[in-house]
Amino acid sequence: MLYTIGDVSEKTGLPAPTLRYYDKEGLLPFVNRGNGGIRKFQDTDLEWLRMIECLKASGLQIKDIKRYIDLTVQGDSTIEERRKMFYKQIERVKRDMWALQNTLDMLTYKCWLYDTAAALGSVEAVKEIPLGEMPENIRKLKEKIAKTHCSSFRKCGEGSGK
Amino acid sequence: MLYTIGDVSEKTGLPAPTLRYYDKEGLLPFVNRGNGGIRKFQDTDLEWLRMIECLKASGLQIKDIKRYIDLTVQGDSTIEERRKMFYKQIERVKRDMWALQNTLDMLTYKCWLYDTAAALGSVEAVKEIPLGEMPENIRKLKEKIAKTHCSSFRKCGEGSGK
DNA sequence: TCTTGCGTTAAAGTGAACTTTAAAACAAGA
DNA sequence: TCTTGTTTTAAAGTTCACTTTAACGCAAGA
Repeated sequence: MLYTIGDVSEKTGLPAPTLRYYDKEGLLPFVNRGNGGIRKFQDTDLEWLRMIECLKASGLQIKDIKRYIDLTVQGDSTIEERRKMFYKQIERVKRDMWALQNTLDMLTYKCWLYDTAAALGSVEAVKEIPLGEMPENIRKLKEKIAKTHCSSFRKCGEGSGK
Repeated sequence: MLYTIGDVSEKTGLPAPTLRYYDKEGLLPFVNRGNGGIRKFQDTDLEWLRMIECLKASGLQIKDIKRYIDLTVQGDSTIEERRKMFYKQIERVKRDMWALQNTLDMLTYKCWLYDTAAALGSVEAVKEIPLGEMPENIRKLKEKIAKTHCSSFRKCGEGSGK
């Protein structure tokens, strides 16, 4: 089964110019061309695109993804480097998830705050509520947020470099 | 306790020019100035910066964060809009975490694949292993990844706009 | 008093990942 | 064959969030 760039765009949700951009950056060396120079995508190419999206979601830049593609093209001699790359990305994604969980804690607390402020008519009134009168889950959330405090700056879950 | 921009930079890990940039973009309307025009940060300002970092981590752009700051400055009449904003961000962060979990699944599978390829000496050899001979957790992972397949394109956990 | 090291600003530059434009070639149906 | 819609390319433009530069001012210690 062969697909044009328009088909692939529709299937993946990626704009056709983005697919061409990926190709230009060397991310799609396996995509064949018809005799008029028109790209002919296969189902395996869609798999590659899924992998590319996954690596992007894990925080890799285009040039890092190209590096992976290049390694793959080189074959079995690069297994070890690719293996290391995936282990590294796992660590990064775990850090990102931890950071997102902290963010979620903060947002959840704020939702309670604004729910209560909406009910009381003022934000100040909420800030005057003693810890003892807050719902227990909110109190625990506050404590957790306070603990994370120190580590929340000094970017623990960031960094786009290698 | 008052801090210079250098102190705050050190405490937060944010470069001083970044703090000035935030200020210029209207994210720090509450920071006072000394008579030489020098910024005097307070502990409450550090709290604001934490909140800004949190909102950034939740996927808001600078201009959206400014909107939140502006609403806060306007006072209690904007409680409802702020409340809605936080609920919306919670939904977004949950989607992002779900997407990261899928990414993690894929990376975990790939780690197994390259571990095994390293042991066998070739990637092809791994691809020939029948499902029945894979470790159960890997088999389950593969199934989960296959299910996610369809939804993995058509960006379920992205979009930076409103 | 002079130097050093902070602070200030406006403005220009950067890097990443697209996105848009323009001009031309192709492919399929009437 | 002609038309219409899709494809091709190179190149320029866009957006975001900084980052760097340049020129200048204040304040404390030698």
